[in-house]
Amino acid sequence: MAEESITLESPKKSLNFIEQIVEQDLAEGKNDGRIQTRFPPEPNGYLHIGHAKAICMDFGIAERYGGTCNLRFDDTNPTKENVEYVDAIMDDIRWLGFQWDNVFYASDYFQQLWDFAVELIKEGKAYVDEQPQEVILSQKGTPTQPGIDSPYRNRPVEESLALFLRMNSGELEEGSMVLRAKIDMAHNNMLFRDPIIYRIVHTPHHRTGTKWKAYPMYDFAHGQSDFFEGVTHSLCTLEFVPHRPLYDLFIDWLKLSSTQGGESFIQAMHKGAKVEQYVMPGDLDNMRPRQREFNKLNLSYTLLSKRNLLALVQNKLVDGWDDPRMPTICGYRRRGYTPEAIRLFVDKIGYTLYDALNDIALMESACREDLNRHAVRVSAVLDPIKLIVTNYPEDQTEELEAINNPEDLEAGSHTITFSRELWIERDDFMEVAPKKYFRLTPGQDVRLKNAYIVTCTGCKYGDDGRVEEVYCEYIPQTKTGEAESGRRVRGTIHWVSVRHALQAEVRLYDRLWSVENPRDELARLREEDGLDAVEAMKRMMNPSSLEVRARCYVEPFLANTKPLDHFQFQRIGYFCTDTHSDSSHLIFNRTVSLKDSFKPSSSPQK
RNA sequence: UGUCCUAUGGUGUAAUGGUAGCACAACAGGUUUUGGUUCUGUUUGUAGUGGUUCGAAUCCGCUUAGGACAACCA
Repeated sequence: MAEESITLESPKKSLNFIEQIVEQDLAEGKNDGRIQTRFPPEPNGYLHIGHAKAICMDFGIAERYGGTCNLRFDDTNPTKENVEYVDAIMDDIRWLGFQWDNVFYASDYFQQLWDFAVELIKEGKAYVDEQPQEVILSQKGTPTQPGIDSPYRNRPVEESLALFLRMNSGELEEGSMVLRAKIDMAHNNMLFRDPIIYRIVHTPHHRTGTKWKAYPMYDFAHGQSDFFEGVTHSLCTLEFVPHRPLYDLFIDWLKLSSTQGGESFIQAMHKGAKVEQYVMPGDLDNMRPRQREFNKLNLSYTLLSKRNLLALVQNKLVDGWDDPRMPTICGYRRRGYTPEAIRLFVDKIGYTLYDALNDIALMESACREDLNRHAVRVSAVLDPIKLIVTNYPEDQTEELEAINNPEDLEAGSHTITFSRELWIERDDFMEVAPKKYFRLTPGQDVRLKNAYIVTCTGCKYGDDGRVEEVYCEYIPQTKTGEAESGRRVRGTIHWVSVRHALQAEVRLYDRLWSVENPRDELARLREEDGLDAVEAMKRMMNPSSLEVRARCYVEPFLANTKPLDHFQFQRIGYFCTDTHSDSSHLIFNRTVSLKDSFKPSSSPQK
């Protein structure tokens, strides 16, 4: 093969629209030609395949344009967050093959954010509202009707200042007061109708403990955090489009206050900063983080909302966050997907403004593409039936060579052992076969992979009426390397030696959901049938999403396999060693089946 | 009956006013010691409509369809 190994990204591939925007920004000299992005998860759950798409974007842009990308935990809601998630998120990003430049936390900026809020109150741009949640909500209006002003909207600055202090003192009930930005209760954008920017939370924070009782809301934290860090491109998904004007407004206010107010928030921030120091000058238009949005991932037969994934785990509908049927990064990892496969998939689906529903087949094909190049080929029999080579001596065995990967000869080979009694797939024999059945049927020749051609001679039925043993005679000179090894036969089947094979448990995983669009179906079941989320999910689950085959046979080569090793079980599919597998109890998970174009007879495996 | 966004084969995505291309899927055939891989070929598309232009998937108007926005979540 003279051909270079294929790279993830072909050079002539056109730029996606975000890359085009970035290049234009660069060309216009925005942000002094710097590129800095961030991946900003809330540590309230495990990362899923949708996050992988965002990760590829955030880290990819930084890498492509020589910029930096930081990991920032958006940890402004202590009631949902914990360190377990922080650690898992970092593991998953590293596993995907990305390395952040710095780890930051929004909670790093609680003091600066607080100071900024105080300044806004002093400037008359924010006020403390003491009305109950329902009242504030009712005053908000609707998208087609304007809201009305809170009676506290024009309270004296000193009063708001004093109350804001009390909000953080621990003496006030949660929900008793909030800080609101004073913008416009009749604005078309609902987010501008005096948004709540601080609320009281008594749950201790996973990093700052009980130091704070008042916490900033997302809109009051995200853009400012970007600004403090020197982010140039704040990339996120489409549902944040309406937030962008607010994002920009708060940054305008921040820039005004930081340049006019004496003490610079940025400089305060950078006192302990780990990044190269960078102070954004006061130029409102040129030097600022820019939010840009792309479409989030929707995948057929896959549910991607964190809320519902959490419910699946809590209600034990699956075996934890890393259940191989879960769309989490750790789920795909345990299922046998590789980081390369996931990145290949993300590369194929692209980034646009269209709310697409991607076909899971594309993900599976990306997985096969990668595994085909790298997985070692082995033999495993999942539905065993005995094949007896009647003219082969009982006490004889032979060692034969099996190529590890025909796509990569440098991967070498390993040894397999042949003997008189073999396990083969029950599917690979039919006493009465249809046309175009190339496997064992009386009178037909078949190649035993890496060994001899055999002629099928018959079978024996057991008491249960099923075939119990199949018989054949081998043709000695057809062994690999021998004189007639080139003899043509239509079919080749895999096998393992009864005396040498290892027993293993094999878990055949299939899609978790039986409906193409679980998100919409879930919403429909809840609305029309009045089901709660868990009941609705139970109804949508694919009853055959997991089939456990407790008694399978694999070749002895797999005796020392380690968790997460990848294999191709020849003629069946790609499998990986489960995280709970060990040499005394081998467990393999089906990652994805091989394509199967065998149609003439009945049910090909899906 | 508000604001904003979107619409290219079955699915996803290119074409940035100048030959509608690619991937997945499907189908047919060649190769193959995996009914895998690989190779070749085939089928299927600019939502509708009017305009601007020598020329429109691309720009403009209208229509239709879909999505986002009314959490003290992010």
